[in-house]
Amino acid sequence: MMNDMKKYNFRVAEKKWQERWEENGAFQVTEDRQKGKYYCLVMFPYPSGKLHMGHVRNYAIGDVIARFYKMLGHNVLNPMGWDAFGLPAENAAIKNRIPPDKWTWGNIDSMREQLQSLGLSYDWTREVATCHPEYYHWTQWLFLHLYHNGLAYKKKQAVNWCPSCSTVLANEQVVAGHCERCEHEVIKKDLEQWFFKITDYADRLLDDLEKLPGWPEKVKSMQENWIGRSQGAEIKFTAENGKGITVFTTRPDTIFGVSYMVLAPENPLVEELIQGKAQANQVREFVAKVRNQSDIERTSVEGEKEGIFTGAYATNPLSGEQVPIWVANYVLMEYGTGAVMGVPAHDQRDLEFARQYNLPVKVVIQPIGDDLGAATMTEAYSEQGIMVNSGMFNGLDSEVARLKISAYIQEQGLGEEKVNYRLRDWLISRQRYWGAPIPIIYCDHCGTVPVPEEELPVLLPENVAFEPGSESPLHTDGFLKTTCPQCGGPAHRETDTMDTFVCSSWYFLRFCSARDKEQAFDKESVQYWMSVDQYIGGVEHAILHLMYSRFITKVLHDHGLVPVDEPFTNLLTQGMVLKDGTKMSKSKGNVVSPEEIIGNYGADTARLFILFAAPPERDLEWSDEAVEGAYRFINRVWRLAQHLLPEIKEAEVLPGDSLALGRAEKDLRRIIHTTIKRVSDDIKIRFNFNTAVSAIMELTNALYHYTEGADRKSPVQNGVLREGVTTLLTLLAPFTPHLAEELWEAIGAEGSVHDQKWPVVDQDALKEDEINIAVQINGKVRDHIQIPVGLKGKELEELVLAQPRVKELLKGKELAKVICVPNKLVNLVVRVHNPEK
RNA sequence: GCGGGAGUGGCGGAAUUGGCAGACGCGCUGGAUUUAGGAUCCAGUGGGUUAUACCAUAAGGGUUCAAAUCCCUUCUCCCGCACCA
Repeated sequence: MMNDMKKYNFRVAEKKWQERWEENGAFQVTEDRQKGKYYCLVMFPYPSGKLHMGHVRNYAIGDVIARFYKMLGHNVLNPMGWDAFGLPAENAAIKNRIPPDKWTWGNIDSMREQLQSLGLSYDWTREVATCHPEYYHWTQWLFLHLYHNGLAYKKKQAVNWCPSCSTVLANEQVVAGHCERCEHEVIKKDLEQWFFKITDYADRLLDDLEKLPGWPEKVKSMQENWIGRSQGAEIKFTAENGKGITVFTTRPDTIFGVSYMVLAPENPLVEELIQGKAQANQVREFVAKVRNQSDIERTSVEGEKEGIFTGAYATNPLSGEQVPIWVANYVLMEYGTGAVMGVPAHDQRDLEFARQYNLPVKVVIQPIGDDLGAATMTEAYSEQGIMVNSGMFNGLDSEVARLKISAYIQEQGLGEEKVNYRLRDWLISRQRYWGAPIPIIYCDHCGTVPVPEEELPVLLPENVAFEPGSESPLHTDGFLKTTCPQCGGPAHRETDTMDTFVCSSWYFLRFCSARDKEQAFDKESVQYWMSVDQYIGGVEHAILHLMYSRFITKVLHDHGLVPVDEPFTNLLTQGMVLKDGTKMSKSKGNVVSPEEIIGNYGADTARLFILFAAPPERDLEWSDEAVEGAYRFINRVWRLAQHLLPEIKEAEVLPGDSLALGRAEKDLRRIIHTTIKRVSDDIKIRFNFNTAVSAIMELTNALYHYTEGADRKSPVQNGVLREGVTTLLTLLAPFTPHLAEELWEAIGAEGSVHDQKWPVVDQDALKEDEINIAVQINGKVRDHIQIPVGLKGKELEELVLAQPRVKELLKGKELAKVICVPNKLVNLVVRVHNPEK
């Protein structure tokens, strides 16, 4: 019947509609206050020059959401830009002798073209690139804003240095001791660097996670983990030379169990304590050895704790006991105070250390109904219990004792309650060229001077020379030498640039007024568009980008510049695209190129496959066969529409309730409207695009079945068919925009399918007179019967019991109970009739 | 170790509030059409049986008229953090 038709020419159609949408400015938006806004944002890409399947998935998901909300009548902002600074451009410059800016802009052009070939509904008039002076001007402004508010500072400390990238890295960019970008081992270097004071916001970044019910639990718990808040107390011990040694502990209730103290090897107190001690030189050797170890060596080997006795002792401020002071590799200088009290009975690490070096173990908390043996225990007891060996606190519950001891310490001036965080300040300077220059000037006379706002942007010099292994080209006189804005004397510029994560921590604000030349963002526009209603991206940014963006948003909010204090209301983290069970990568040779797929099957097929193959949060296994399946479906829809053209072109959709519809028409209308409901809910409530697509496929199948057999030519029948086809096309529009638009035109419908209102469910059409329910006996399905909808209680029970098959099965059995679930099933609970013996 | 998530046909995956397990698609089988192949359309497809029965949601136990779904025990896999005191 439909085998003599030509195929859908996706190449012609996709090109035609992409051009037409662009000509019409179909996706440009303004702040239309008459309409409700919807800000849909997909994490902007680094312009590597080549789109990969992960991008396709990312942007296809975003596009469905954007198009869907537009059809629902929202004013949708769906912008795109480029996270365009970064090291690859410099590496390419060295390798190919192309300046970083030229290389980057070339990549942007080719990637934009690839994105456009996917038919994405972006408002390209708002495109931004972080490497454009009109963008980094405002990144520099942001830096100054933080600087003037005391949130940007320069400090010398041991920082992460990647020898391969020749730059420092933030803690967040070091993964298990290796560079996040190039995987080279990271070493520690003492350097003076710029930091953003994100730790000031630690509590709010943590607490406000509760305000984000639209974020995945996983991401929230990762951030919680990363911030690592721990409540405890700082307690001052006194060394024999009179010096105080302050420790941080979360368990002040165990203080009577301290049997030794440990200092971090980097702790400056070590040198003071070993003065004149016999073991001084051995301790120095040990410290030198540990300091030479990389972080990985020092932390990776589990259980291998090493330490050395300093020869000095300290006094426990509560018990008055003298305990030995050790130095050990398991104590970190960067956390807490760089000193720890050793309580082996109640801390696993301390117990391991104590056993290794034969240090005493003293139990001060007994579990209820148990008796710990200090000499024999191999597992520290870190739970709560009853206080023992703890002087005036004996007999108390340890939780009560924790509070009492904290209060006591505070009263006596021995210490104070304290909260510590794992989170460190954000190190933002990079010793690289291709980034936003930090707008700071150093004057011999005036010191550190910020570049005045009116002198921004501090431009990157162009046409710079790149040599392998050389230092940043910003060290040349042309850039370096300047005059002091305060005294006019000779001065030099800061040569470090900013971490690219600074650029991406505010781009969602720039999109609100992307072409603004006067300011970073227009307050009114931000007021209208923010926050982002739906943010979409990979889970690899769970901590880095997402936490930095939250931080910057909170800072700007506090200063009255942004109305919201959280940037992203809802977050969707999409899974990876896999092939043969692993991530696609060049080295594994399992890369499928989007260009090739789009070339062979079209953008609609690529989009449909990727949305149908798995729910968005889960990893997706690439399948060439399933791509064929998506392609087949698209042609199946096209053939259906072509076949029905003569009937439906002139047909009119009649109002549903006024029709004298036949059985088949009623059934079809019910399917049409349940499909609308299913697709709407799947997109809106659950983001399950895979089940949305499957519902659309079922509707397509139903339309095929309806057209089968006898000719249907009456106006009523054609009206229902037209309703079916137009509904199918509008539901398809967010998923396969070109196909939907092409067929929309073909059936002679008005305007663009993308300007249509999302179809509304006709509740009457959903109604059924009769329904098929299951009859169970003892929970097993034994029969199906057709009953009038809504039948329940006694009537239903009688009807079921009258069924011949049911009668048969109940013979010789006693009916104990009947469970009726209206419109679902009836369960007959029976006992085998067993006469008394 | 701590935290998060997952385990369902040959495969990707459905099952929304405890109510007919396996929607939809891939693959496979059969039929129609075709000189033939491909494409297309229709039908079938968890295991088992001639057909019932029966067995099936990682494994085992429990609650319930009824469990993939709730509770307990165990196993496996993925992701994040990991000597943070």
